[in-house]
Amino acid sequence: MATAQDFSLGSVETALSPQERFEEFLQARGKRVTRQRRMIVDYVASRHEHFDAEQLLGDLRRTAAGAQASRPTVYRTLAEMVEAGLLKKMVLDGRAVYEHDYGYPQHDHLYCTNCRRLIEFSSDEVARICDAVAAQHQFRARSHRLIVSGICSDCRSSKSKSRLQDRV
Amino acid sequence: MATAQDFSLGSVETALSPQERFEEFLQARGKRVTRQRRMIVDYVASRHEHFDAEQLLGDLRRTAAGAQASRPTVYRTLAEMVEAGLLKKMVLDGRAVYEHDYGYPQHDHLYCTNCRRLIEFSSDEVARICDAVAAQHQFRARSHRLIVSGICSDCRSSKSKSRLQDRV
DNA sequence: TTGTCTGCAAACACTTTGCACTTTT
DNA sequence: AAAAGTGCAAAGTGTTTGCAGACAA
Repeated sequence: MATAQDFSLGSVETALSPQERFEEFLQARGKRVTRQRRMIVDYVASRHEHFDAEQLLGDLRRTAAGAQASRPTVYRTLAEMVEAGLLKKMVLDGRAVYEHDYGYPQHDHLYCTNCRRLIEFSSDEVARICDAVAAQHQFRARSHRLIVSGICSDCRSSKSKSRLQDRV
Repeated sequence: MATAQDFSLGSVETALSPQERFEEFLQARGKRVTRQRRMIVDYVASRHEHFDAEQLLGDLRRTAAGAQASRPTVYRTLAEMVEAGLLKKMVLDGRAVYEHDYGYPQHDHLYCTNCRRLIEFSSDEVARICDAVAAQHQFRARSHRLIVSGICSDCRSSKSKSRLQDRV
């Protein structure tokens, strides 16, 4: 989603905490700051790894015993956070995986098809190539995604090919 | 469409037709050359655009009136063709999209989020970057996928934003 | 004949939706 | 009080699977 453009743009970026930014987004949309939304943003902001909806749901339930959120609410809120520009969504092996996108530098990923780990890397060459190619095709590039699949160093040493080997 | 360029590739590659190659694959695996598998490979080989399972299923039904294949068979055969190296699979908007991978040069894509068209491009710089990054991380790269999302020139001119605007 | 394949229907995983009730504003 | 949000259960997608009958080798 390329919505959520700039409340801030060029520089500011991290003037607001993710929580604040999300509240601003909600207010601007006439949406409400509920217990569930707050809890979800707080939790997501506290962790830094990639995660999927089911993981988040489980984590929330494990955390504050009584204070969870339902599956639909988790999905709905994640979609809002993507709209708000807090999270970036990508699809791997058929499920959506989220990562922080607020105040984080642009980057791409190495994806281990054995353990499903995502390793980040950044290369501005990639962006440069994307721009060049887009220009050649009169294409208005909005974003790009580069994923290099293979086997990570951990999985290479420990031959624990315990997981499914190939997928795209 | 930038599809369908040359069967002619680097060197050998296309010693066998896709059909022959598939038969070889099947035989090597003790699998059988059935009417359905033959029909599917033939049809796929005859077209050059990207397609998904449902499209293929529909096309087959439209073609030879009586001689179709069931949905499960189509899915099973597509998976085999990927294994056989005839097709490459990628996932867009939640559904699997296939493209030729036999005798075709490596390439990446521009993806129009408006009309869902895929435009191919190639850049060996991309491969170079992937290799470099993989090396840096002691990662064994097996493949990569670069998709630049945005709006294609056609959709830019005709403001027919009739389709869903954003997705990842 | 033998063992693989096919098609059907049912199962799947992940995600979304309709709706009555609850909560924020 | 009004409007939006929540959770539940149910419905959707796209894809896969168990199995009995059909078919290639």
